Amino acid sequence: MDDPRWLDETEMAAWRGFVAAANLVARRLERQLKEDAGLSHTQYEILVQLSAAPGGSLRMTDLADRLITSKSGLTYQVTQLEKAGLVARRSCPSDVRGVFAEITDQGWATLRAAAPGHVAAVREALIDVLTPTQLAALADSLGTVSDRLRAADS
Amino acid sequence: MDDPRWLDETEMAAWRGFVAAANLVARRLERQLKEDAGLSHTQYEILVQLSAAPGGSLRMTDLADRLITSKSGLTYQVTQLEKAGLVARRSCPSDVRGVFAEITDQGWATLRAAAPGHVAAVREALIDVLTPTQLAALADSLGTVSDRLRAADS
DNA sequence: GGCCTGTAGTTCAAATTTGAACCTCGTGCC
DNA sequence: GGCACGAGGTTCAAATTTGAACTACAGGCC
Repeated sequence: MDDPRWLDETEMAAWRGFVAAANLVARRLERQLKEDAGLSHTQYEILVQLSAAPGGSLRMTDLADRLITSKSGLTYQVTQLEKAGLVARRSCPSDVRGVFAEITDQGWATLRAAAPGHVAAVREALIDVLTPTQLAALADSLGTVSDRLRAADS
Repeated sequence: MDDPRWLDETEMAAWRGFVAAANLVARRLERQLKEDAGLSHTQYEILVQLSAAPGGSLRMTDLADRLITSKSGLTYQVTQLEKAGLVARRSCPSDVRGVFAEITDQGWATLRAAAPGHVAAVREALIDVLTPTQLAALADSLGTVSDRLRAADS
């Protein structure tokens, strides 16, 4: 620690921009989803992941990996969604310990109703603010970053 | 809502990369700071902002704006830091309602001790993964995004 | 079979976050 | 002066998050 490589101006700008944008965008979407659909962003993401999975269901652990939350956090949110009737739990045939979360018809309906407003908010906050070139660069950069971090976690 | 403009492939990749990177980086830094310095990222940021401000102090509202948290959240964290002796509250001479948060000597010491490890973690998670060109583009893009969102909030 | 190690989910208490309600006090305006 | 309106912070209850146990089971190995 005797010789820390501090951030230069561009690096600092990138870092500050990243943190600020992450917080501001998260805040914005959280509010939009809560107001328009009564869902938190995490809950919305759970529905999205399930809707995209074969059979509309995923193992709890798979889901936790995709969502980047703790296992206990996922347990909590799935319970909430279950109470709301948007998701159901099924036990796994091949592994008694396993639990599948499955999106229900009502979950599909809620997701379909929420999606257009959510996409519009994502566009307004991030996508439509940038040029196609910038978007491609962003996808590439942040894809690399997240791939690395995911790999490092395993 | 009859005609939502869905995201194309690049846009979706940018969005997913953004969300994933934001969560993974936040998670990583949170853990690093907690383990190495006993601070949450929010608390660290409070110390950083105060250390950079003239007199080492800022009004609560100014601080909340820079940190992108709710006012009540800031009240809570400043109270925690005050208990730990890293920050002190002072009342504002010109406005009786106002409160200044001021970094203490111990706060400075804690910040100086935490900074090198934090910067190293930031480099490892984000900065050193990207090329200088990518960093410049990232700074530009996300700077625009956060400026817009900040403006929209006011 | 019996054991040992690891995995899947849940539970629990503690820490944090949030928004709304609530005082206290500045400011502009009549 | 006297008010209405709004800003600055805090408080409060409710919702959420987290990591550390903990339960129950799978798999490999002797």
